[in-house]
Amino acid sequence: MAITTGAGSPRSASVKDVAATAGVSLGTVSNVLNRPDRVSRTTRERVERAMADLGFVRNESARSLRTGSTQSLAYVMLDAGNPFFTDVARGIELAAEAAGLSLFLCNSDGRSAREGAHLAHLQQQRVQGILITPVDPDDPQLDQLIERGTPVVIVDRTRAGSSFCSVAVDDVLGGRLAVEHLIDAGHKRVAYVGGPESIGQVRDRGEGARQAWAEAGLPPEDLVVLSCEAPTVACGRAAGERLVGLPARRRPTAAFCANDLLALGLLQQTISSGRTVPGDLAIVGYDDIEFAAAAAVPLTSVRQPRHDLGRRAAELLLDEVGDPAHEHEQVVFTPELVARASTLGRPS
Amino acid sequence: MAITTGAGSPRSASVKDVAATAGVSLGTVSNVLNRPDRVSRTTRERVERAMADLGFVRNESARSLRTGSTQSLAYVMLDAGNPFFTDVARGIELAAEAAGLSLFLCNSDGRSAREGAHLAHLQQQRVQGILITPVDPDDPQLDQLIERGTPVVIVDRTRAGSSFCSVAVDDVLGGRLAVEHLIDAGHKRVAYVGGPESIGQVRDRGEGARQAWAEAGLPPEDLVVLSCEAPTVACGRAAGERLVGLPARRRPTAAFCANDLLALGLLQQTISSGRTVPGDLAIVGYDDIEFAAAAAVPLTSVRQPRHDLGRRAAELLLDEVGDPAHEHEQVVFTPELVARASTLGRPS
DNA sequence: AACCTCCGATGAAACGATTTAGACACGGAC
DNA sequence: GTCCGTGTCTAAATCGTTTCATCGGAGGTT
Repeated sequence: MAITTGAGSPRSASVKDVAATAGVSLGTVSNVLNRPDRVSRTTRERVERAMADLGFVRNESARSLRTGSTQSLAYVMLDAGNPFFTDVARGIELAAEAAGLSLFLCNSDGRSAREGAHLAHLQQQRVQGILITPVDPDDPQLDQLIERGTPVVIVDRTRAGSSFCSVAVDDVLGGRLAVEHLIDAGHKRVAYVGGPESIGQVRDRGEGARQAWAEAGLPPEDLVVLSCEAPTVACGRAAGERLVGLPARRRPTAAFCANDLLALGLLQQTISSGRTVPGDLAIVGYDDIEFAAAAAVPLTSVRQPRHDLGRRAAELLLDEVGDPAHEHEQVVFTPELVARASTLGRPS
Repeated sequence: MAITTGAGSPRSASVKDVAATAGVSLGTVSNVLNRPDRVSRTTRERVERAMADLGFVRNESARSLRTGSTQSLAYVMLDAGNPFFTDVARGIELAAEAAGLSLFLCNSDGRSAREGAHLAHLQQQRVQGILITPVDPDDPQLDQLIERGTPVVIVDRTRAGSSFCSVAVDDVLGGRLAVEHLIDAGHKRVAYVGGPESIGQVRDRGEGARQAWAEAGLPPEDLVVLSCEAPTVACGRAAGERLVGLPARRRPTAAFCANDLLALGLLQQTISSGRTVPGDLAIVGYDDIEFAAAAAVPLTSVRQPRHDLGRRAAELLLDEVGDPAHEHEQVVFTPELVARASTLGRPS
């Protein structure tokens, strides 16, 4: 039952109310909350009874004002609609839960302005630390957070200087793996379907593709680059249409997409326009999200250790928060190609 | 630049530090922050200069302790890995952003314990209000939140009593639409692939399916119910294997799945085992997530207005927060069947 | 009986912002 | 010269919790 002040609206009970009801002092109530072993059993039970009767809910603002720190972490995601990032978030969540901290998820949706607003708000909230897959890892706002005392770990990107911890996957290698796989399968003309060059992941994967292509001694003009405005399913479909529009002798026989969303869009457009995969077009995606394996033509994709990525990032953050002798670390995981029917099968 | 205390570590600057640096009083700094028009231009600029020099970051804990309210909402999601819920979240986000509030996303992952921990923490944080897709809408913890003054809006579920606002979609109707569509196409034996009965959405959609089946005068035993332990892609695949295991004369010619994750799993299993969709098995999903249309055999699905669901829920919450004369409202949206190739096409 | 020790409980002082009542200076009007 | 209003700024109280120095009493030791 909530306390009512005069004829007014219910106001939540404070430690003071609890103390008065239980007939003890403020400090004792606080001890029951924070160091129960220092309070005798009878007093403790009396206080706990009072808390239950009054419906006492600890005020986290007051607590963190006094102690100077909160019990929460935050992960600022690049795109909450992409299952890859929600999987990373789940890895982070597990680590945070194990450490007894709660995790707030924020979605920047690829927009700098939203990202900035989230960061400012999190900083004001005094979260213990921030994990972020940034729109731009060189954004000075990130340095500013560090300077002002909020630890930051960069997820799925790296950064030249080393004033941050970061956890990433070798995207250049991932790009190479994908294209080498296609070259091995005998393809002589391949498309790279990327998003905007402003996205680091897209740049690196494309770079890896070019390296593999060059090392195989194939002519650069036979690696056709298609840029989309965003790495989404809809853009993948659009890319498929552009591919069909090419003259047959210039048309690639395989495509490597910068992520699985693009690949799934391309796959759908290809099949619904009457062509076959991989017969008319082999397709490699990136991220190996659950829907990749579940597609009707299961998608060959470059797998990243999504959970480990998140878990490791959270561990680094927790270490930075807890250990004064913390040293920044740049973890790079190795991606792995998962070959499935979209490049392997020989359709009837 | 952060203030350094003696030889110690940097501590973030407070209004007091800003006041001292600018040579004004505490109250003036606060006025610059909250009522800039009450401060003369020269003083204001001096204070702003000091804030920038010191790297002042307002302490939200102190602010909300004093004012008694925060600037945030929260949405507790049932499954962050299901694109349906991230789409709902996006709708909420837009409304929150428009109201100048920030939104925290929490993931209960279908587990009551996690949900409870999140709710307790949010209550302690004194968020303005909570949107939730609950594991169990009758959980007494939800009533307790209301009693203690935190407004709650239930999303994608309804509840018998009306002490809450809620925004839902008519799941019984959705189930009917799906099964009527299959009956119209001439199917005489249909499977309902649901998750555990503990999930309300699963129950309601199944109920709608049964109603439509009964009204068509078809024998109840020809509506085969398959229960999965969770509504996921993996379970959809497993359901597909169970379907194949049935004797041919009892095997359904169509399946209605409680959500698109199940449907995509079932679709994949069906095709990879050499059968065709919809030739050997027609499939209807539910939610119409983006991957449904993007599947290689585009999925017929029951569409819910995901964005509107989120947006409307947020609006109800904001009204409840802002308007003392607020009346609880139970909004029910109408679902819509989107017919695609998985039930329509006639494969070669 | 005097002394020491511990255990439990107390009360006051923070934490950093907001808010409110009032101080002060400066003109202008009578 | 007094009075008033206006525009700025100040000082102090306050939000709910934690923490720390302190205090009283029970029990044991000499």
